[in-house]
Amino acid sequence: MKKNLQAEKVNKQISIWLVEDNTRYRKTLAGLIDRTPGLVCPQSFSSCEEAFEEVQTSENPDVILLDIGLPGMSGIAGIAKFKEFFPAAHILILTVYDDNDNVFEALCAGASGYLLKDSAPEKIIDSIQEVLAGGAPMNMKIAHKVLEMFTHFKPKKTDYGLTEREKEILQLLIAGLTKQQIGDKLFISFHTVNTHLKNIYGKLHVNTRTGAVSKVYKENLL
Amino acid sequence: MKKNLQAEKVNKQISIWLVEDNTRYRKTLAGLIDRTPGLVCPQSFSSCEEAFEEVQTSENPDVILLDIGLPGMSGIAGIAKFKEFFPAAHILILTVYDDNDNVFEALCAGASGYLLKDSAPEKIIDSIQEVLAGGAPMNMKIAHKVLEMFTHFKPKKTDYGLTEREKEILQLLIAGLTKQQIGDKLFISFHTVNTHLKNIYGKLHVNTRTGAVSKVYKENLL
DNA sequence: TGAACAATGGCGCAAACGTGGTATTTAACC
DNA sequence: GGTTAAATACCACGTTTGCGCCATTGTTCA
Repeated sequence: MKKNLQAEKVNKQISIWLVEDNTRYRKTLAGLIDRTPGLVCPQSFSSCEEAFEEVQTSENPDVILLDIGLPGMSGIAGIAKFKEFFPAAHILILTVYDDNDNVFEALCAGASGYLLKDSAPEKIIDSIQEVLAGGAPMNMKIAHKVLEMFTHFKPKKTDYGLTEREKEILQLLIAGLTKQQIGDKLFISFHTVNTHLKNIYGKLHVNTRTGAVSKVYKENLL
Repeated sequence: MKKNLQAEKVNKQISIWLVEDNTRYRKTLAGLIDRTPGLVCPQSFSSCEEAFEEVQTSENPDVILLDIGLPGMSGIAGIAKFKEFFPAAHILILTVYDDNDNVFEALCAGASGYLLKDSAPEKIIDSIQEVLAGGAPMNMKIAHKVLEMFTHFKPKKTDYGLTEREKEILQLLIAGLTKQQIGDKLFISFHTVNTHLKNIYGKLHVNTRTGAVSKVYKENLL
């Protein structure tokens, strides 16, 4: 039973969809894919909308090569839609855009890789194999940008000298509880919470609960 | 002038530091690096602390290969320190840990790449070349994890049907202003702000300013 | 033309908040 | 043994908030 399944997988051709508005480039790529053993490109489209019309009548693709600069719906917006139709499919972005916004949005939307059109065609085939093997193929420059994005997430985590108890209270504050509710939850009096809150405000240099909550999120304390 | 600079770069050996507590592995790697044309490993250490003692007396390294599971200071904490001493150096993590927390922390701290110790030694040499070329070498599995992290950043941006004016007021609320202050800033009455706030609470299903602010950050609205 | 919605303005009141104090107990650190 | 910091608790006062209920104006769209 398990053996059969494996055999089936091995024998089955990997199905790849192409969404790319440049006809020449699309045809070249499609040809290249079809000429690669194990890969097949049964469908290719010049826009997302065109592709969506075929989702019911066609076999599910294993990989979708998706451009960003498309007529009509952008590739970025297309990612989410394709994910709805084919949750198991790997979506590889293939575009000329390498700006931070496009990269960030595409990856947040669930792209499994990000290639640039200046890549050699063989590199694209390699990337398809890589994503099928559980990887995340990226152009070298893109990978660098991606790592750089991480450094912006944790600026420095300023230490305001909050005690453990204060952090605990801050968390309940963020949850939207009133002082009385916080006191009840921690089995301490309303007055104690009041005092802690005063100290917290002092340490964070704010004077409202709203200001404190904002500061926690903006400088991701806690 | 420019030509000289290029020539200088080409002629200069790329200097690599090794921080790795397993002596056998460290020596193997150092040997491999020294045997690679253009690369040289003048220093290798078994802990971050040991390396920090040499920062004044040695030439700046171009690349630092850094383990995470070290005696004393962890490699994660070491990244920031090395970055202080050598802002231009590329730090490559080389470890057995592939859990999300370590990967995330390392990248936030400014690592330029993340390799696993099960990689073939030649792959490590390749990675050094890649990072010098402006890339971000990553193990295939790690790259996949990294992209997956992005999908968690933007859950879906639920639309609560906030109007533009409401968003504007929400922003000032987040800034920590009181209703009166918001009214003054927008040249509208306190009562109007009151009404808007009521509507916002209704749409966001909260009933305190703190709850609203938290919701905005948690589901990154606005 | 009429419905729906956004933005504006208003009143009253109980509840919650921010801030100024003071004070005790306990644990930690020279 | 004295100092310091953290956690606990209380009070009083003025400010701010949340929420009920209502009304007007302008725009958009069927």
